Amino acid sequence: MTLQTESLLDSIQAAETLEAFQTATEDLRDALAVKHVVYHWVNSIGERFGAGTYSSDWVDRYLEKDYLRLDPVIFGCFQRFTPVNWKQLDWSSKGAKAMFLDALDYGLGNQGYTIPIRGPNGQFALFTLNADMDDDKWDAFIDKHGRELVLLGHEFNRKALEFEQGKETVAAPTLSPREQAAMTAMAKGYSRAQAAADLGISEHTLRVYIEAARHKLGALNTTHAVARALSSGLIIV
Amino acid sequence: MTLQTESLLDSIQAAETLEAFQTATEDLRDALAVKHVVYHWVNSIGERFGAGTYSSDWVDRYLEKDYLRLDPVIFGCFQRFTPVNWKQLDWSSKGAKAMFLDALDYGLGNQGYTIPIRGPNGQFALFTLNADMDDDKWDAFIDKHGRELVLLGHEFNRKALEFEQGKETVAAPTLSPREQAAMTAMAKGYSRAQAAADLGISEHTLRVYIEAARHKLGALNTTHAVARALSSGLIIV
DNA sequence: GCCAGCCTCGCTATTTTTGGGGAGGGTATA
DNA sequence: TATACCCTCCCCAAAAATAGCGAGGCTGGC
Repeated sequence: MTLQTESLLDSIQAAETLEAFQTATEDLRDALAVKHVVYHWVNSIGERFGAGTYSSDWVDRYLEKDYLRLDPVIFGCFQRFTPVNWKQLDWSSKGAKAMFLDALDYGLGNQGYTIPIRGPNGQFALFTLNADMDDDKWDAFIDKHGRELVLLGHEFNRKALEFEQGKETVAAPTLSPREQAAMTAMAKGYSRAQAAADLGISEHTLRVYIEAARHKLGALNTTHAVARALSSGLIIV
Repeated sequence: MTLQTESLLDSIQAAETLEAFQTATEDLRDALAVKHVVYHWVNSIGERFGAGTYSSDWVDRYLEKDYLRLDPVIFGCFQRFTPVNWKQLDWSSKGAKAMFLDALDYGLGNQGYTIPIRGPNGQFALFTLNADMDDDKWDAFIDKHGRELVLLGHEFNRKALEFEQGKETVAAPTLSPREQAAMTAMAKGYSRAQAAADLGISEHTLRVYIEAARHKLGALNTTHAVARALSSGLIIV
């Protein structure tokens, strides 16, 4: 790891504001001499958070044309665990080709490398480098920096999660052991009768736990409670 | 990054057999002069895969006593994105304390550092270092190697996924858009009537989606289906 | 053209879950 | 020694989910 990478990691870690976060992507772009560096995160509700050096024109264009749905990069990253080199993806579909040409028009380079990053609760983020060079140079570049990029991507993600969590500060409730067990049994698909038998208690007692958990979790029904318990990491199936 | 780390990464990457994978954990243990190095993976269906230097006695003990359910390390990693230093966890519960002492009896060191790793389809893996040293030394150790450990953990995970995919893993079912929407609505705690109204369809139609998703997911009831969809990463709430 | 898969809607009846109301004993913490 | 929280059990009535039987139209691939 070069000293440069170390100091970039430190500067990301030290970022206290979104501006500093944004600056870090720009610094990284300059340090690596690439065209673009982008960190980007989307959840199911459509909330997004991101920073990077793409022009706002391109971002708008991307959203307007709903490229998210046909972008081979997104698709590839969803399926893989490992980083994706754009040129190894399948760009054969008509929509994908059009998108690629469009991207070049909007100032993107022809080469790209995107690292998928996953976090708790199904969080999914992308860390992308984009540059303009021929294949050989690009391969050498990736070969040289690939591992450090993984670290940088994770550091961006860690910081992004920090910003997001700072917004909400929802105190996660705690479940008593029996409540946990009850929720776990529900998550396993047991009926109340089965679950009660499994725990060696009466069905009525089991119900009390489920209701307690429901209330603690602020859930509307059992399914909701299980969903919340799961995505808060309170239970593991 | 030290040359040593580079060569370890390369040796993991080069591993062709489970034996080589196992050897890599042992090499890493020796290189870092720690007591244990463990890579461990569990998916939503409960399939397991792991390699490491824990004694089989301890692994058996862990499973037998169902420590998975009360291990603060597991709990901490599920909730966090970042690595966890064992000593910063909450070991105050009786069960956790007993487990910790038990672990020492079985040859584990008093310090630990575990990196959570997440992949596609809700895959969740842990990469753990365990050692016997005082707090100051351990902190210095983590400070020095933390970032490289993230890389090593990911490399182990990449390799593990390779092995798993080689043996034809259980194909994760795919949900149609409407089925996804129905599952998401259920996970949000909507009643069928509410969910149907939300999707602008009849309650009966909604039911068809829910049942289809249940069958695809091999679930016993709606709660079970939602739990599976969530932990497979098919839906995000 | 056919088949598979998706999307949409209807009916009836049974089983299960939920929402209220209770009660008593235990343990731990303040 | 209170107070809080956890564990356990019970009844009743209403709401919701499940199981089974149907139907037709649409798309996209072989």
